[in-house]
Amino acid sequence: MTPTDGTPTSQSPAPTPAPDELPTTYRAADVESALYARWQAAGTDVAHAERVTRMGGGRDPYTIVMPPPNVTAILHVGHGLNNTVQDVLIRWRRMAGDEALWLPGTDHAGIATQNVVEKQLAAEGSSRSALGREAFVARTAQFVETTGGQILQQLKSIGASADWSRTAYTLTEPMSAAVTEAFVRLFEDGLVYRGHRVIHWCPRCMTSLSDEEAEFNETQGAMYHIRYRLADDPSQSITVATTRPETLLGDVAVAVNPTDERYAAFVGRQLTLPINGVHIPVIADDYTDAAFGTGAVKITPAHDPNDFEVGKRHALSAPIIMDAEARMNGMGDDAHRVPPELRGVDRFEARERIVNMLRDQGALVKVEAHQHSVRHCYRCDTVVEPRLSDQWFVKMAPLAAPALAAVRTGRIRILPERWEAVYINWLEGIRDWNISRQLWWGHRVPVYYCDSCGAAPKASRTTITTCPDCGAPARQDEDVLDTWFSSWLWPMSTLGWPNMESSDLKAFYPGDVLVTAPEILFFWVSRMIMSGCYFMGDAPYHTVYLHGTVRDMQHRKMSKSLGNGIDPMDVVQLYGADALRWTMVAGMGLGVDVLLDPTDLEKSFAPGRNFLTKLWNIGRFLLTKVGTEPVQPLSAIATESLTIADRWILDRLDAAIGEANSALGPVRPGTGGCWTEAERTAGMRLDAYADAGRRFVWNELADWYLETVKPRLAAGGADAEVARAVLVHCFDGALRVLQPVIPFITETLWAKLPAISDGSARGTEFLTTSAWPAARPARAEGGDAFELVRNAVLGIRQIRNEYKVKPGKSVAVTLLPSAADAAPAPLLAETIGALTRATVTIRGTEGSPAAAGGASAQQVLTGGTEVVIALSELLEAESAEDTAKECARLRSELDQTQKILDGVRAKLSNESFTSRAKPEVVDGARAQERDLAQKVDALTRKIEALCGTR
RNA sequence: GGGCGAAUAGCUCAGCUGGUUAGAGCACCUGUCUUACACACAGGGGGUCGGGGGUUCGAAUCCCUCUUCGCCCACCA
Repeated sequence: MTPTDGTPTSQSPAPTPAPDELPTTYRAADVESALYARWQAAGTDVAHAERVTRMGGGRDPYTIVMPPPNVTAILHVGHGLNNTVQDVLIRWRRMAGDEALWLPGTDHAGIATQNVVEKQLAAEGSSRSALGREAFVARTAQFVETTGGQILQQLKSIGASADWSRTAYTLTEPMSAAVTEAFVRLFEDGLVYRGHRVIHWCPRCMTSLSDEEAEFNETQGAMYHIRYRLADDPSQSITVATTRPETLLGDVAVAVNPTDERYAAFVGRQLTLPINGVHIPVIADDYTDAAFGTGAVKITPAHDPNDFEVGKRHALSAPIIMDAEARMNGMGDDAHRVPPELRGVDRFEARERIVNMLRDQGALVKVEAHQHSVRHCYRCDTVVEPRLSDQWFVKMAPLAAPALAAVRTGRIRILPERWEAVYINWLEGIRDWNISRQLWWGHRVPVYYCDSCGAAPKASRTTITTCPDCGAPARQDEDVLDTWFSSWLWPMSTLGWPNMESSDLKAFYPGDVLVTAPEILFFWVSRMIMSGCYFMGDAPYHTVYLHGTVRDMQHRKMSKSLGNGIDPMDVVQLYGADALRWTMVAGMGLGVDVLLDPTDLEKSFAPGRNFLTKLWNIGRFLLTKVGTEPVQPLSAIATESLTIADRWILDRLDAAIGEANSALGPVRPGTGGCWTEAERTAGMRLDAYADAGRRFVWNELADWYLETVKPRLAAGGADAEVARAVLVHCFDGALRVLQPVIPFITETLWAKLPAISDGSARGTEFLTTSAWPAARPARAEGGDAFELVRNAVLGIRQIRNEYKVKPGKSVAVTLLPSAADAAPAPLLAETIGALTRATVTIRGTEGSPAAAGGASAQQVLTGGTEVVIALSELLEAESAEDTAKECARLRSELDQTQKILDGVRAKLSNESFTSRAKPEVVDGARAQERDLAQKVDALTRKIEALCGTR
């Protein structure tokens, strides 16, 4: 954690605020945990299956299953981002009237957890083998029991509104039953099989890995060229090239391309392996690329997947020359292949020694630098060793087909869209999935063997202790299943599958959105889709939302080892959960990385903290000015009594609601259950949604409406009542829109809003369970006139600033509106004046600039309205210098304006443009021409007045 | 080696099917403690939209090409 100097929010001891008195800055710590507890007590986050339409209820279901974090994990910002996105969606839909279920849980994380416990044991001078299987599993379960699930508590402190009553864990009884059911069913369907082949083996974790778990790393290695001499004529030889010379002890052949004339004479003859002297044949196989390396490949079937295939084609043996810990060791009949001095030597040590031995024997032709990809264990980063063994595999092609179709037909969309291509590409070339692991922590493979009668292995839903064929004791498979084999069932198993009568399953499957990071698209996302299609006959969700990664300022992924992480709990403590949530959501484009500076939390989370303080102060102002007396419902206020400002802000609120809705987008695909092309990429712009709320509350409500309403409230009377009603309505709407991102502060402020006088109240006790706002059915016309006020105020401020008029000084302003219908002039003038410390006179269009009298500063606003202020008002003592400067400025402005005008006129006189461009574009250009012409005119007159004609 | 994506203000990014003077946040500069907020308010500067070519009346937007980054996949020993 980075100390930040003087952060009042967290460091000053909170003085207990008098009741009804709000401190000037929002103190998250004062409200968040207590409020969360109140939500929990009220059960605001619990979903009810019977309320869902699929169960005869009245609400659409909206389901998100949480990507289960590792049970022993500690919350990091990545989790924070992931869960905040889900929480925003869930809270939005909950307010919108859906039966929203966010299903949380944790994953037993086979390898990861086992590694942690093994490390503990090592520190105690023990090991898993010393402990034995049963004790080790008990110990690990104990470890999970005491330290696990912490992360779920942490999620609560960032405001996650998951349904904790349904919290799941992959190693519980029901989840295990689901795993067994899935395995057995696939087994019965012929989609699970036992395979004897070369797989990725982690010699540190002592288990096999799937293709996805063995990650590529570009590594600078070496290519060793080694000479193998002919057995019957040592003067002749073939040179092979390899990156792993130690494997030569297991070579059974050298392969050359059948068309390679260089080696044609060698095919069929025997070579002598250096070091162990074993004789191996030269074979011809298409696998060898004559153009690569030396054009001759050593074949080591037991230690290379390709070589294994070549070996099978040529009926060659597959001697194993390394043990499970990747030490050199020959097995059984092949023991002689590893010379005594190399036995038990680690593979990398052996590599060096063998290279030296080859050099001594003159068999090492050359060593060249070679950059290549080496696979590493995704859990411990150890270099993976290809190893021949028996493993359980899932046949993937039949599962992949419906999963491909789901995306192709639009049943599922993946956002950002570009990942769809990646998904399709992977599924099209999918390979079988190795699901067995030589670990102890996980779901045991539900397959049983009989050693006495030799019956075929049986997969069983229930434990088999005696062989059904001969009655001898049966033996269960020692291996456990890949962690991801339980994860891929998660969207179903957490809802009660395989019990098809489970009300949760019926009500909430299929779900809606999966929110996760692109890294686990293959590990998890696509497999869930496959299992959903296979076991449930339908995909588990319609939208896959892949968010970016949280990175530091050098764009490095935050990681423990780099020490560049941010602890979300620190942020919560300093600025509150809302600030954390806001900063992440507002700073996050679709699929775009979030950049945060771990060395400066103050700077990183300023956007969130600043916005919260602003919102808090808007609330303070509003609540103190409006008071606690009930306000009239908006519906009770006659349209005529609404001022232009009222009409305008009500329009703006409706617009903000509309923008939030379209940013969040279509909730689910329309009829037919498939996304249309237009819908497919729409919505899920959480940053745009947050921005719509921020803009309304800050740039419209606070910056403009609040300022205009001050005098009205002070004046009291009927108009003040109108203002109060509008104010409360708008703030209420803003809080509703913002609740999903910043639930704590909005709930706190909302609770303090005055009641509605007709007793209609606001529906619920909590904002979080209140209704998502809707635009008014009918708007009151005339709010647009407020744009004149805004433009005039901006114009006056600009002029005042240019002339450096002291903020306290008031000036006389003449306004010449372009449109004759310019609404109630006196009221507008008063409003403008109040906002700019000016005495404003509004003249009709007949008023001429000359009428403003003498030399003046003028500004033409959008729409053609002119703001005129006499120079005598602006210049304390008008100096020749000032005048000259102003003249120069005006002339250059005139030039520029004229240039733009010429351009627009040229465009307008071009028939191709007027006939082909869209009508509204042409109209826009015409309006622009009018405005520009007026501006040129005004500038010309101004220059005449101030600088004299030239 | 294959595939995909990106290049717009100092930084992070918006700019929809080509059409007003290319926007936002942060950063920067100037002024202001204006009785909700200095975690604020007001004003301002800053971009030949990666280079080159093409299509078009018109290109940040479409096409080609080059350059530079990033991501995913891949059994080249």
